[in-house]
Amino acid sequence: MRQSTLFTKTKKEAPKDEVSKNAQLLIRGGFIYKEMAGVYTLLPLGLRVADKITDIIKKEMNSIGGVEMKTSALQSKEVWEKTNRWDDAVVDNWFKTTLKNGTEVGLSFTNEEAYSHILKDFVSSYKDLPLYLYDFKTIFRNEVRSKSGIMRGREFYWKALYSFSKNKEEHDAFYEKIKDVYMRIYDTVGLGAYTYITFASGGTFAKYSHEFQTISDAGEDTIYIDEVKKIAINEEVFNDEVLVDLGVTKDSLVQKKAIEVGNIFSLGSKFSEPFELTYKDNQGEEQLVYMGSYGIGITRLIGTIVETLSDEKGIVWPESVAPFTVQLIGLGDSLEKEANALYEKLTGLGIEVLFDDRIHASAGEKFADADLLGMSHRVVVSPRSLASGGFEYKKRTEQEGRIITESELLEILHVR
RNA sequence: CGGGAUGUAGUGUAACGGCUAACAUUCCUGUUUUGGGAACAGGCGACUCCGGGUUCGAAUCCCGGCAUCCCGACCA
Repeated sequence: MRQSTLFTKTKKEAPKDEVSKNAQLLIRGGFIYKEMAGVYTLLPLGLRVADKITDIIKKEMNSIGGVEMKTSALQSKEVWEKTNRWDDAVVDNWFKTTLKNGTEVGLSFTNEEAYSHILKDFVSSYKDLPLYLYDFKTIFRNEVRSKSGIMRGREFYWKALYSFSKNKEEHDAFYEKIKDVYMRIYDTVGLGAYTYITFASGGTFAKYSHEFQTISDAGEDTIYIDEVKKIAINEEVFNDEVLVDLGVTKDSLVQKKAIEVGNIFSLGSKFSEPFELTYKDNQGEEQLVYMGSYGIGITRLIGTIVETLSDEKGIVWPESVAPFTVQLIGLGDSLEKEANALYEKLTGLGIEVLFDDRIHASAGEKFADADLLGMSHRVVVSPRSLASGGFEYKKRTEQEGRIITESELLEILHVR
């Protein structure tokens, strides 16, 4: 994409009402736009990051048998009444609205009810199970207090997968598998080194649920980490019994603030029972479906990456989630000739390039913007670089660039 | 929902109860520049959040509302 066609502009200063690092940098870079407290629009650059993360998650979900669908944003009161979660006294942060005919509906809050209700129509035999269904969708929560920029909004984008298994054994096997898949996702988006699988309260059908917590001072949660075993315990379940369960001692634990970037639950028959979601086993006996839920907040993940990996100059995206692979800067007389030619070439090879082709922007401004926007690879084409024999190449994480040839660049970008 | 703070050009700041609300940046014009948010000159841009009140006079003081942020509570 040519930067001259990108309508967003970078800002030198963040709005004063944004205190959190993630919102400051994302707004300064033109990734997001604040509509109101806790509600942000994804601008073109922000959407590209969200799409990258979505694709990574999608690939992983599909690898373990996940099937994607899209549940509706408007949710039925009758369906929610089956689990007694429609009442504001039970769930107090609903967004609700009313149809012209007076019917009350809710704005998608979570998906257990929706899936259970839908599957009642399709599942009847053990041959229909297991099923692993997932959504990417916008979720609405009427939080009394949104906070921390994009990290805790009233409207956010997430992936939720629900598993429907024949029994606990089948469920447990999948549950263990998804733990690995989740950790792989955090690895891929660059948070692996900072993210711990964390024991949290389990609810009715399991002693524990598991959260994925990324170490950050911006986090809302407090966890206790065992660095050696690579596990953590959420403060909310931190007691002697848990320590014994997990075979850890207080001395081996470090207390840290962390951001919850995902969580997985064993639901058992908590939802299948009220919805009478059952199947006939091979003996012809009626059995309840055994469920689990698995969520990752995509917008929160974007915020976490910015909180965790940025530096004083701006954002440092891991290549896997960067809106573009290459930030190409053209300077002086080279802009419309050699730089443009390189842009055409790389784009033709399928490489995603953000080409700073702005004629009136100074070199310093382009460098500062490149640092702020955070693309992993920066390539400068200028009379100076050409005189030295090629292009100047620098990773976002490096201080000094070096001159390389076009074929060396293609090597770095894994094309030949 | 309790407590605290703040609302002034797009953004960041300034202005004793008193002159045409100032400066920087963004943006526009021109000239000169072209490797770290360049320089000079000129210009556009504000019902000072909204509504009342006090006063000869309000961005400034008072009351109400709204909005935003922070702490706490809450968070399938």
